[in-house]
Amino acid sequence: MSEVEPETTEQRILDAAEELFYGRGIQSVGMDAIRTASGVPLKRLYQTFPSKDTLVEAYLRRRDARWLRDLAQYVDTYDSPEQRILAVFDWLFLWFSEQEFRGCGFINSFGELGATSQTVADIAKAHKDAFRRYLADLVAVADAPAWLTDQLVLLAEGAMTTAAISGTPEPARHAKDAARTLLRAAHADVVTAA
Amino acid sequence: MSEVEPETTEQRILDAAEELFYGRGIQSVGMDAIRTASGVPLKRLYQTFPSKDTLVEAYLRRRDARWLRDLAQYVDTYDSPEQRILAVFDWLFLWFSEQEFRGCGFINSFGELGATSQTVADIAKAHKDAFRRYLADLVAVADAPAWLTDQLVLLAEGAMTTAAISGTPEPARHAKDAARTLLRAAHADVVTAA
DNA sequence: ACCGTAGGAGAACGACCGTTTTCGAGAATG
DNA sequence: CATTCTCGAAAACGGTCGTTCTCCTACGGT
Repeated sequence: MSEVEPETTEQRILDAAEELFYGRGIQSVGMDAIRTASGVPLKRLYQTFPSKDTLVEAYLRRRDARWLRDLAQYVDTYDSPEQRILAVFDWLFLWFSEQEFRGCGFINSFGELGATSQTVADIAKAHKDAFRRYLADLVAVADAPAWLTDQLVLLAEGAMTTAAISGTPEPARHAKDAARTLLRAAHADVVTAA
Repeated sequence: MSEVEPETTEQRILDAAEELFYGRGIQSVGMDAIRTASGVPLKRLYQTFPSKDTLVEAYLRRRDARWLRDLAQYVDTYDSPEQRILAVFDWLFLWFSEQEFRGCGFINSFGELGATSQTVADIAKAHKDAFRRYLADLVAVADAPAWLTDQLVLLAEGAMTTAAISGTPEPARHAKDAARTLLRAAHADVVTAA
């Protein structure tokens, strides 16, 4: 009845793996560290994920889904199309401000393993494509020209890496300022073309 | 007299190390691979660089200096302050178009080792700071407000990671377009304030 | 109470990595 | 020619990693 541990074994493994992989990098984390952090014995660990590669893949896929879901949830608290676009950068600021923030897990994984593992490279690419599609929707709803999407992507990606390396969340503010300017220019462009 | 190999041993090691570290990631490359690629025996290799860590540090420092020197050289072929700013993104396009382009070596190294090695983290931060200072100079000469610098940094960094993961140099064009818009807005801002 | 089985803790194994050492071939010196 | 020294090729060493295996405990069914 009263489940003290509401998590399933798979979740406990993934939680530990995510914290370690994201926090220290994938190659720096051994299966033994995941075993210790999760409390799941090595035998069960390999019954659940038959290899480290599959565990890495599961870590990336789960993080991908949750990241985009959290972003969309935050954006959904705003109504106006323009505010929804700018809210993306507010959410980035909150993310960058987290204690454990260490940059984008997909950029990091790609830099570390993209040349070695086609799977990791594909997942990173798919994640960035999904993010771009999400921004494209926001841009379309705001009646802004499609090229604004590519520019907003650059601001967001640049903010992630700059915030990670510099260690401050400020890049999110600068990105938001730039996004506001570009959004205004995009609207002016539409008006001019009409 | 007629030196068939004009390079010194240290240069041959660094050339091999750079190609391998940048192309495959640092942890994925063993000292034996560097020995094979450089043709320098392991003994001499360790006489020149007493540990892998020092070799990694030398790789990053040399790449840092050369990267900024090459960028400045390209920018110096332009005269007008505005064109010099935009030339940064033209140079990025050329860089992204290289066959061996695998993203920014410092972002990659930071993602892979930034949490483990303070030295790597510091070098990456110093590299990005130097890049920011260079842009700040270009911005100052163009009589644009200082906040434009931060926005241009984001565009450049975002273009690097997006180009790396997507595999096309196009993000450089989008960044240049956005930079043009932001530059115009910045000038308008200065005029308004005056 | 007994046996069979599942499951956990950790040893074991083979591969690899960073680093050091050995060894032998050749050049330099008397 | 004998001796010493240099230096490159590769073996060796200690450690770690991903993965498997062994053993032991504890429990369920009869």
